[in-house]
Amino acid sequence: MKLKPPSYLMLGMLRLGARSGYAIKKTADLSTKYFWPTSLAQVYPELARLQNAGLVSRSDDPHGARTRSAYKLTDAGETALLAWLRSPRQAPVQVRDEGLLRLFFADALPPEDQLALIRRVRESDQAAATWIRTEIIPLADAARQTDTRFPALVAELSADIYTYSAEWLARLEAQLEAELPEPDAHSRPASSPPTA
Amino acid sequence: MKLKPPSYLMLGMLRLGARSGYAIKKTADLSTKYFWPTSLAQVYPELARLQNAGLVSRSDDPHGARTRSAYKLTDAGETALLAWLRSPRQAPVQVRDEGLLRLFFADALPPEDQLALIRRVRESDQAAATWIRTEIIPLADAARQTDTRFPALVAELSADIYTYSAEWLARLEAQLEAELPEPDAHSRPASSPPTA
DNA sequence: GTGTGCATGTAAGGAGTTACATGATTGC
DNA sequence: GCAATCATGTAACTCCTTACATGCACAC
Repeated sequence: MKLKPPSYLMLGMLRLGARSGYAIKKTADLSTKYFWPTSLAQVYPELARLQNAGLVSRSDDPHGARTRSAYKLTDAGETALLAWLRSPRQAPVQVRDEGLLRLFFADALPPEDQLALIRRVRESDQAAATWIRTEIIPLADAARQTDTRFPALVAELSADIYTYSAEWLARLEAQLEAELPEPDAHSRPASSPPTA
Repeated sequence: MKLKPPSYLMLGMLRLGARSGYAIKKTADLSTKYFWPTSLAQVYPELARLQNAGLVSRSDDPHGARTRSAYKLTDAGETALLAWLRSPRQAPVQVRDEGLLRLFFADALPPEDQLALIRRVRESDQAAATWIRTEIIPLADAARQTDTRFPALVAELSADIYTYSAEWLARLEAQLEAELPEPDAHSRPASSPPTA
């Protein structure tokens, strides 16, 4: 059986303590989502495949009358995970960012609209950084007590990258604003402080 | 007809001067690939769809005995492109990065292997930055003479982000190296300078 | 008692890639 | 002459998402 990154995501999440498919998805949405998104419709069939390959074992773990399965790594699963972590092969990084795509074509816009677009992209970068810092990093930091620091490190790297990008765009914004002719009384009130 | 980001990629590339489907793909591989990858098998059907919707016009443009089509934006196509550039709606950014995924689970590895992994991720970030600076930015800079500066700006932003990420990882590497116990005579010759 | 969250799955469809198929042109 | 590039397209497939279907547990 051929294992792909989503397979290792399952294995890795189980190793970090997730037990059910639902828990894997929930944890992924609060951690790996920013560099490897996952949907529930991927999780369940993938766990079945891994069980079939002997990399995870499944046992009943009912919660009251509600059925639930508890998965855990087998020795073979742990071995496969470690082998992947050590493997140098890498699928090429893939990014799909509609904001950057718009920015790429922004020459078609008049200067004010260019500025508005840059501002929107910058704001969404800032929002992503803030979200990671408030929602994800606190959770990841809690795990640091158990010899598990890389989730927090990766989250910090991601947040710092978004912040860096936002700052870069803020500088660009300032440069383009400086190129604009003085705004007239119609588009901005004359009472605005000229240095604001 | 519903237009998605790939549709606007086509429209935008035509506006920047690409004429054939092949040229769009070639240009995209030297520019938008890093934030919106495209394959030829997407380009041709999409151009047909856009022609059908009246957003691009197609004309024969044979090169010797070899058939070739020249596409250009119609007025409706230009309008659609501008409307999209101004539109605030944004598909969520999507990233799939196997290196970061590995890093996320790196706690499972012994310290030396953690360092090796960080080093690999850092090196691939550096390679991406270098590639953009040597292969993409010079081309984009050439276009700056024709009132087309955003392609170069976006390429610079991308390269700077990769460089920032590589530097961040280099600092992490240094920190983890400082935690390692002194390497013994087996793993490093005793004649190595102790401060190296 | 009701809404939110927990929990597991399937079906259908969309988006995008690889591989295939074909052939002309150009630079070495 | 031969390889790389230009050029257009299709078919099959993979991967992933959305929507559907179902039902229990818990907190308010």
